[in-house]
Amino acid sequence: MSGVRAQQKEKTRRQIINAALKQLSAERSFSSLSLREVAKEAGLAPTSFYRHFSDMDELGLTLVDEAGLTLRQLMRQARQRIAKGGSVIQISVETFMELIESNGNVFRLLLRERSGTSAAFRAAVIREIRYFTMELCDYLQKANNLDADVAYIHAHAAVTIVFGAGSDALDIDDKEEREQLAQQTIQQLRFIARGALEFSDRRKVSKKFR
Amino acid sequence: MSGVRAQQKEKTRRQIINAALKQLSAERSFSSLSLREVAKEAGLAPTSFYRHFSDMDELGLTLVDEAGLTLRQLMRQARQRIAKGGSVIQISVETFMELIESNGNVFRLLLRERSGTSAAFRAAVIREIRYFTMELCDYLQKANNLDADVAYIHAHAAVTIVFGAGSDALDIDDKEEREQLAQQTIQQLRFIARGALEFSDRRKVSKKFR
DNA sequence: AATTTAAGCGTACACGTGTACGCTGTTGTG
DNA sequence: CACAACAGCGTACACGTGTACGCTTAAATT
Repeated sequence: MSGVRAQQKEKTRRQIINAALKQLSAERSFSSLSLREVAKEAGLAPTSFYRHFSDMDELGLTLVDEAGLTLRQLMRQARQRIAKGGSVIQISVETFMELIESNGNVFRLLLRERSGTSAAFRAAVIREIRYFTMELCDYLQKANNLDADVAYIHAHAAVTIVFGAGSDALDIDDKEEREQLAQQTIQQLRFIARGALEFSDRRKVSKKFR
Repeated sequence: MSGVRAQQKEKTRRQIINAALKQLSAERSFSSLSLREVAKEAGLAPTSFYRHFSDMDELGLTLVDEAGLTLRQLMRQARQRIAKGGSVIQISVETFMELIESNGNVFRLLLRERSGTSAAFRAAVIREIRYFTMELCDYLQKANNLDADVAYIHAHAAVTIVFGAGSDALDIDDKEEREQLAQQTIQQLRFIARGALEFSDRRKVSKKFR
């Protein structure tokens, strides 16, 4: 049970995954990939693909999971930076923009499959984004002392804005424009934070006088 | 030049467009449509398709244009309702949600092609959304007396939130849940409006004392 | 009335697709 | 050591695809 066999299997499994990721681009979506293409890129005979995934769908779901993992790693990274001091919003946006730049195709996968044709894919992406939102929600609730529901609405809005900005960023090559987009996004997040805080405070006052 | 000929041509052109729209659904994206399928649905021989569009791409761009038109009609409709009184935000969200319910597939087309694999499609969708944003920007600037750039950032954020909510709404069947989403969206737009107003005011004060 | 234009059809072709099937060689197990 | 398990390969098949080509038929033009 040393696993020389299982080890090999895991290795070519990763080759398949990497082959798929490699073929993703602005011009190539996952759904446009064929089993044969992926197998070829992985250096496999088409039929050998089935030894690892029963379907392209199964591979796709695996990719979405990986993408979600990348997203969570990003968040941890952002939290570390924030702990060292600095504006929470600014650091978060910067970190996110770096993800777009370094892992654009992974982010593209999430964006595309969120509105894709497979219900399973959509559900998987939505789940990943929900994790993302919930963690932010917790943070906001503790940091800003917000009502639970205000915090959730705030978090949801912030995530929507950031993902929207990410989507825009994918179509921008110019570095200056990207920076401008980042600044705009930061400002939008500040609007939301400000608005949420005010609504939350107002509600507390009305509670006080109840 | 009476146009019996041109009239017929226009008619079957519409048949093609309608055939394509009819095949769009949650499970079927435009890019997954084949020329042959569309032609069949339109009651045409595959090769006759070429008499009207050189490409599936050309048909796709036409559809995006149509979708943009639908969007603009929606805005006019919303403005009419607003003129009759009521909360601007609430009426806008309600109107938008009605679009999702009645024209879900058209909206899906826009959402999908915005992050699709064709640069031309992406550009077309982004252009339509820009129109949408700009009109809102004008409105906000006049109605709330905002700075030009604050108004733009506000408008952009609002559109992002509304489109994001539309995207979420597409995956919700339950009417109650949909209503809840609408309320949440309204609240998010209020956060943004409140935040923008405050930032704008603050800036005016600093101008005053300059 | 004669001629040109053009929408629509049917046939035909080459190509890429998913996958069923049986085989080979290596690893793990009794 | 014998045997089972199994990753990987090659062949083969049916199917759907885009589109080139030539034809028909009805409208438009001359």
